[in-house]
Amino acid sequence: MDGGVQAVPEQAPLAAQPRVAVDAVLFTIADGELQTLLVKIKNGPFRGQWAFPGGLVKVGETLEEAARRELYEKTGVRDLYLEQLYTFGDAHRDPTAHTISVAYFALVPYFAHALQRGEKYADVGWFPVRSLPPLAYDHNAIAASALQRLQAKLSYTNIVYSLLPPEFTLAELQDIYEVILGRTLDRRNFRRKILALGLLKPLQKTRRGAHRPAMLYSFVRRSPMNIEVL
Amino acid sequence: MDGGVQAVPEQAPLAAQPRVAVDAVLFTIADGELQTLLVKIKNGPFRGQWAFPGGLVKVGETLEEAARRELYEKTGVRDLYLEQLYTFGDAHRDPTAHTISVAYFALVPYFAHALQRGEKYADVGWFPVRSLPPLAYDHNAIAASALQRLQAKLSYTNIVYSLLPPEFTLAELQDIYEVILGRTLDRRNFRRKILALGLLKPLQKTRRGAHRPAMLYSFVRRSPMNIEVL
DNA sequence: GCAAAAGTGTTGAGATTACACCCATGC
DNA sequence: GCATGGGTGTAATCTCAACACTTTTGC
Repeated sequence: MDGGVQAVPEQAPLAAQPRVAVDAVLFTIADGELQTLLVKIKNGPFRGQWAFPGGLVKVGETLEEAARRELYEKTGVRDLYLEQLYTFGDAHRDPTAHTISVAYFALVPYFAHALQRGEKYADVGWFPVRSLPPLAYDHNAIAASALQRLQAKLSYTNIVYSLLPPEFTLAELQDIYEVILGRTLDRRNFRRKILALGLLKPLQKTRRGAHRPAMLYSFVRRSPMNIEVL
Repeated sequence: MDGGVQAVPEQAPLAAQPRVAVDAVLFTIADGELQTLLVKIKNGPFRGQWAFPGGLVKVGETLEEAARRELYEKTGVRDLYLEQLYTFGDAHRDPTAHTISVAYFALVPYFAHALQRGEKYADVGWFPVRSLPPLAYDHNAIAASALQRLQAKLSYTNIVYSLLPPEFTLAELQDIYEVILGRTLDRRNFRRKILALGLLKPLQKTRRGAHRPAMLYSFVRRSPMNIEVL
């Protein structure tokens, strides 16, 4: 059951309950690296340290709404892939007060997001996820967990679409896999495999660069589905 | 960040924060079926309905501790497999007050658990998971999610060990897979595959029954690990 | 014409599936 | 001696990994 009604018919003092926050790990690919959005904390014991954006959940608000709200405030982006990651509930993770944190992980294509510091934080920025600074709270653990989830989901879902613009080349797609998984993939095997899945449709266009133009592709569906990709 | 310190320097009234509960879905195999532990609610809007055991999280208590506590009170079992499932945070899932629920899923071997109703609930019992009654809160959704997770984890981890007594036959092991996955498996292929993993050690004993005695096995390690099983 | 990225097939190894008969025991 | 579940091997198919050369463009 829910702890609700019959557990505490007349409630214990509310201060005896932990608080609920959401924190969001937003990933993007930029400069050939997997990067993540961090904010710099203004006050309190973690003042000056970097952390994932987050905040307390309001009554009447869905957890996912809270996470979207936080990310929207920082990035101005509403359309991003968002999924619940894990709930961190260690009693001492926040020295100020017992605060459990429902962590989300999110993906956006990188296109010059106008990051907004807002009033709440001292700074905002993208950081390469393989070399994060020491973060506030247990956020380094959250980062590790998010990266692990991302790697796993890349292999058995189609969520890469949310890291890519509407049109892209197979080389760009492969680069994303390589950057996130941290290993190189055979180009021929990759193309054969990914095309066989029928997730992509070739466009009648090419991307012209310094060399031979590459065929552009788009996703047939831009909605999450489970499918064995690698 | 965590919503904590700088988000709400002087806090909004605490009542403006959702409450935090844990709910635990405990699975076992009994009578050749996958069963789950339910409690009958005594008071409040869901009075008389069945639900998963759970309760509010106390300050200073880990989420996992809270879940273990709830299950221990009902079953008297401390040694069970426990893993966080998902956090359900819909604002209206508990009509009394906004309560987010961190759901856990747990596994025990079935050996005549002396179930304890306790004071908090009107009743406790095992129910076949494929034919649950309508549950309180959003617990039918939690059940579906737990079953899905269990099926997935059975395929890529060794956690079946937590549904089995120390010694068992390969047929008993296979039965568990078949009951949970809901499909039959080829006996020869199953044995070959599972033995090749090296997770089991054959004992120099047999189980005598009505027919040809079966070799008994035990797990080499009874701790969770990721490994492709099926 | 040359540098650079795009595009393309084949082969071998290993894994997965499908399938049928003999064995040991209790009654 | 028969009914019941325990135990075993092989062949066909599929999947996955490894690997090198030709094409098209910009300069």
